[in-house]
Amino acid sequence: MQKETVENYLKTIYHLSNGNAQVVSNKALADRLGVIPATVTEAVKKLHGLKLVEYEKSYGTRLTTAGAKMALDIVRRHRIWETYLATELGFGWDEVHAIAEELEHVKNDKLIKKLAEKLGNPHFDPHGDPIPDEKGKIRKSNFIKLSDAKPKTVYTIMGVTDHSPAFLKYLEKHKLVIGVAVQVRSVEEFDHSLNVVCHKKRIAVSAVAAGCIIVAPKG
Amino acid sequence: MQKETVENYLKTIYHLSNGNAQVVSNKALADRLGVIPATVTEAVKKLHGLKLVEYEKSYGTRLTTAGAKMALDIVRRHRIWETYLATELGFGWDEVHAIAEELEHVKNDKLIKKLAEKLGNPHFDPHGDPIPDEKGKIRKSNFIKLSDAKPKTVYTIMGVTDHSPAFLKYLEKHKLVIGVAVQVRSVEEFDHSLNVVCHKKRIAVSAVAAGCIIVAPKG
DNA sequence: TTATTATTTTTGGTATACCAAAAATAATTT
DNA sequence: AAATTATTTTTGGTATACCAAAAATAATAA
Repeated sequence: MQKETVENYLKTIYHLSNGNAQVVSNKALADRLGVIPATVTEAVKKLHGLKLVEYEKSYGTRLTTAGAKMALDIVRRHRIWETYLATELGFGWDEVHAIAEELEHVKNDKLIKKLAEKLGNPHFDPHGDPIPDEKGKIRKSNFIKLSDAKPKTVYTIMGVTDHSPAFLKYLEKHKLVIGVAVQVRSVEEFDHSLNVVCHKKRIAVSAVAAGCIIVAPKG
Repeated sequence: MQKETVENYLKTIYHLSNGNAQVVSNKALADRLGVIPATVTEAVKKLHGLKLVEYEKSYGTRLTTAGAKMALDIVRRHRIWETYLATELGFGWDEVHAIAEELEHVKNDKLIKKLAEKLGNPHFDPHGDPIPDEKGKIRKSNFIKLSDAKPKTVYTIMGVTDHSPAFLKYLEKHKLVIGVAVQVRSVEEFDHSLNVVCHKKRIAVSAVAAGCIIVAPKG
């Protein structure tokens, strides 16, 4: 099996299994990888032969310890590159994913180590997703969407998931920028918009906008 | 034909043809690519179908304008990455080639442009090899090995092609470092060692050492 | 010019990663 | 439980990139 094929399967199994907690179906894998289920059946059998997944007929697939280790390494490479492209080369958050998708397949531990060092060995990428360390250890992210925030708790804005000029202008206007403290007062039952306190002023944030704002509990 | 296969063939044809001046043989390609000549026959036929090479049975292969353009772009990517790895990430000159061999296949013009800009759009890589610009234009290098230097002409040391500690120590001792002016006084017929003037002192440089020192005419 | 050697091409065959369609199995709904 | 629907697997088939061995061609030496 080709290195890149193996990597893409492992990575996808990892993502679909929510950090290797669940078994994933062939159908789900097929959809995500853009192939038909028959192709997945073949592939997971081979991965099983390589001892990278547990696999039993008509049941599903789960990463072995070895498989999970490889998957975590790929995720690390991907997210280090994303961070590097955004931070050091000035790419937009929306551009980095596609490029990292290719760069992640270049396996060279020293290269990733040097990139990570230059970035100060970050634990999270610009999207707020955790970056596994060299041993595959993940620091649990406490980043959530503002729309999922608990009322009363005070949060800090950590990022956004939409980068359209219109949205960024909207944020600017309300000073909803990175580092700002926000608190949800109440949720409108009707349209799920939020009453948010920010800079000691109350503002209304639509459900759509709140879904694009990433926050973490202040502390 | 797969993108990476195409790129490796074009790059190799480019290198073996000395900047697309000569026709290259299947045998030479096979040796360089680590495959048998039969495989090359197949491949060049396909490249011909893609109009990337001119090819006539039992004669040889040469890049078309389109093929040369692609080859130059690959060479550019390779050498920009080499320079970046050495300059920005602190890799040794001996390490960069292998990594660049993988990175060169990531095709993203904006990425290469940003890397090049960060490096000040260099025309030569750390080995002294020219970096084609975005249009594929190459600035002719006037770098030569010290062993090929004309007597009397004054040269500047631009780099080395050996990175062993022993050699670097030797250079250090004689202050034969980058930027230093050197002049060949004479060549020993017996062992081809050079009598070189450097820092106003005469020193003897063996043929082996002179072959590892890169110089350019001072000017 | 004829041998001899080297190179190139043809022919037949392998492994990979995919697909389409049919068959088998599992999960849902009625 | 039976029928329907969804998923998984099997079967047969494609294209790619390779190889080994034989045949054809070109180049070099005698």
